[in-house]
Amino acid sequence: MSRRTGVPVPTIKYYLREGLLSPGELTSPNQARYGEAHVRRLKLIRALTDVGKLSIAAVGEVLGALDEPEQSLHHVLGVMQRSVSTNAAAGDEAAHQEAEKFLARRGWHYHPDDPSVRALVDVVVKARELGHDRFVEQLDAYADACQGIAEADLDHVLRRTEVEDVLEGVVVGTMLGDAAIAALRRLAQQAVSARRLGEV
Amino acid sequence: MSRRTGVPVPTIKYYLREGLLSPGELTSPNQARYGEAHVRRLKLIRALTDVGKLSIAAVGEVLGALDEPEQSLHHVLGVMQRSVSTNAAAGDEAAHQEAEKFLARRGWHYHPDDPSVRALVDVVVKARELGHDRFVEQLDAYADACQGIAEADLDHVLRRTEVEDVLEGVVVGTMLGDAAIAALRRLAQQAVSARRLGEV
DNA sequence: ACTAGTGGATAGTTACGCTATCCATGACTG
DNA sequence: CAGTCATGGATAGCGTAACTATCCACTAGT
Repeated sequence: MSRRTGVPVPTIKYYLREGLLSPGELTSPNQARYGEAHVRRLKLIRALTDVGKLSIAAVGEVLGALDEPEQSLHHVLGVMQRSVSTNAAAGDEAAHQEAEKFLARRGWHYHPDDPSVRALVDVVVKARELGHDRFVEQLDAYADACQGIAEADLDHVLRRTEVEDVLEGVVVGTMLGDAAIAALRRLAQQAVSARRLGEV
Repeated sequence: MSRRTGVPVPTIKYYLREGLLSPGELTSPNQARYGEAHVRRLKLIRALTDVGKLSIAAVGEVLGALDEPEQSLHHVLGVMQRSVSTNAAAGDEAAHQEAEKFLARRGWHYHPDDPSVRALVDVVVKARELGHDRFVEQLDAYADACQGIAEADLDHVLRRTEVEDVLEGVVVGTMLGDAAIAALRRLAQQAVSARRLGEV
């Protein structure tokens, strides 16, 4: 398995210890068999840590959600959100309300404890702290763009038919999507600024 | 300064040692004066580490770019991109070409060593490794959305008039923007899935 | 038969981001 | 103006996270 994925053997052992990988079936006391599923899972772990920068513990939670019997899209998404976001500062009531007003205006239903809502509020708070009050004016444009992204995401997810695939697709799509969007944003910035300013 | 920002004194000393903060002007051998600029800088450091998850070393590079005399937007952006992205795996020639073909089709000029290009290629490589080949079909939708985001970003940046503000605005906008977009994406996903599937 | 490799357990390592302690000195408090 | 407290500066220490190394008994392949 190490040879097939490039992950060092001691690292695989470590993941086994941490419960990220289930032990293979023992054919004898010191010999186990690992199949395609294990290899796939191992690659997923590396993707989550490398691209998504999730901690080992966070990866464990996400994988745990994937393996739970009551496989609900909602549940897996929730765990993902919690894993990705850093639970952050309270404070700045004004920014808080500003963020909620924004969500209400959009008509996006929200639960104040939703990790994504909290993440958004944190960003607004930080922006104000930094004296970049006008940053929030960007949010409408960002939200418009994210609407389009979300439509594409849903299209993508719903194309899959098997439940397991859907859930893994959500996890992979969330992580890789965030990374891809960040990269594309910078490339688009370069393209737009080149067009507008004639810069290189 | 510690009292005004909530950052513990030893931490501030640590940042001073690491060169993230310039020493205040000494009024006497053991008494220094720190002004508004220092406080602002300190808040920026915390924002970059907390929201942007940059390492202390990466923050140092970004701040260094901000402070350089030849203040070019391009330069600061480049440093930001390098700081944000993890320099990652080579390999998978097919994915590499697929990503470049994508960029060419978009008409976005690119330099293969651009960190953002490399980040994008990495994502495509990872997607293929994970067996999610259809993930790349999403990229067009993402790129469309990012076009809109980039237009808004440029509008925002160009509204500022003073050079220093522009550069700090770019840094802040990049970090906070990425975080905001990720959060909005999840909220949009919830809204879209609620509309389409009637889920909660 | 024998070398290389395995599962399992335990201990050690490295990097990072702080924290703690010490010192001599200066600033505010009564 | 004595006494407490905080400061700049330097050095050393701590806690966590993610591995990595070593050991052991054993076994698969040659």
